[in-house]
Amino acid sequence: MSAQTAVDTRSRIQEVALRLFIENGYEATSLREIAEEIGVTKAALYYHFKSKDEIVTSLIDDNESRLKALVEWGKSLPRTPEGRATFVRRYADELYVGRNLDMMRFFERNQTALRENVKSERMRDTMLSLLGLLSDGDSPLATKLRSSLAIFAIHASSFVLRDQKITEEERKAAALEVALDLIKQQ
Amino acid sequence: MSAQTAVDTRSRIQEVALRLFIENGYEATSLREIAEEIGVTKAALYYHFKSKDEIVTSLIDDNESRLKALVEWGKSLPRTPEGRATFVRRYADELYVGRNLDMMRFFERNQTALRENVKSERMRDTMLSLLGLLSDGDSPLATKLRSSLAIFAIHASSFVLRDQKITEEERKAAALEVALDLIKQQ
DNA sequence: GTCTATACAACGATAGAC
DNA sequence: GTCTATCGTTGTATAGAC
Repeated sequence: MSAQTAVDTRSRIQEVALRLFIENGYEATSLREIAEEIGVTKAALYYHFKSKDEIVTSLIDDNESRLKALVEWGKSLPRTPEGRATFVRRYADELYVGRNLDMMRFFERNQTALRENVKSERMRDTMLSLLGLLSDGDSPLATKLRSSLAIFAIHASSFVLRDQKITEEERKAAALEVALDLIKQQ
Repeated sequence: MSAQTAVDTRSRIQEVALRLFIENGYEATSLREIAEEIGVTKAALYYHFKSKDEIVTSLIDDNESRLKALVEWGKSLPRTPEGRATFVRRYADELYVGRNLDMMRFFERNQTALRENVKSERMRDTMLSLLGLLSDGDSPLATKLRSSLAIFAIHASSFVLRDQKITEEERKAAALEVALDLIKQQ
């Protein structure tokens, strides 16, 4: 085995850190834990990231442009039930690409811990503008709530339906059905 | 001003701790912070609770019996759309009594951090059986997902609709409308 | 019932060798 | 690029006075 390249180790740190942040929470995950799992020392992490916070920031950076692009694309769609359905479908598809689903889980489970992280706040704003695309400003409150629940249905399906003996495809289909249905009711 | 009684201080610790756990997260909240806000020293907390974990446990204990009673009552209701609507209505009402809403927020935001807490796990199981009341075991996946979203709609309404200029009553009404609608679709 | 003082471990982070 | 060694700080928790 030859030594790992910098890009490999950097990516492994992100990967392991993200998983541990989801499993145990950001605060409860120490740099020692991350380092040990990778097989390096704590100090080695500091060659790749200048702080624990910067590991998070780097993860967000990798996802931010994608999410922003998705929102921009969403803005170009007609603000009709059909346009919104198109958006929700693509959102659900993209969620299963790369680290996207993990990033969403990370955010949902560490919102409070990341309150002080500037990038995290920006990502939260992006998500809010994404939710804003799914209903009109003058829609009834119930409609606004329903459209936000559509996105949450997609995120939460793996948690809520986790004890069921079903395939990923079935779960995804059910989530999309519920989400599209919530969007339709405006 | 006379000195506070034990029951007063104990209750104040719970109150302040719960608020800080919600605002900043369980791990990020130190006993020093809690103590300072109350106006005592860290050591004083240890007279009332034997560990940080026990503060959480005590909070859960105070809520557990109520939640279990709610589930028991729910089991006595007919497993029909009407029975479920009755349950959801009472759930929404009870949420605004005492510390119930805060406890739910606390749970949602600290699920991972509390993974090792036995009482917390029991409470999670109770919530899952509560969700189970709202759909039949052989219902389609989409139906199961929708019924869980009904409860979540009630919890999340204050977050999702938080930037709107509305009264608590309006928000509650919208949440209940969406929740009942989700329950109805089975 | 609350205090001061402190034990002890773990944390994030850095310096400097290799 | 990773190491050993260590710094300063903060964390939970305890002992013992009042």
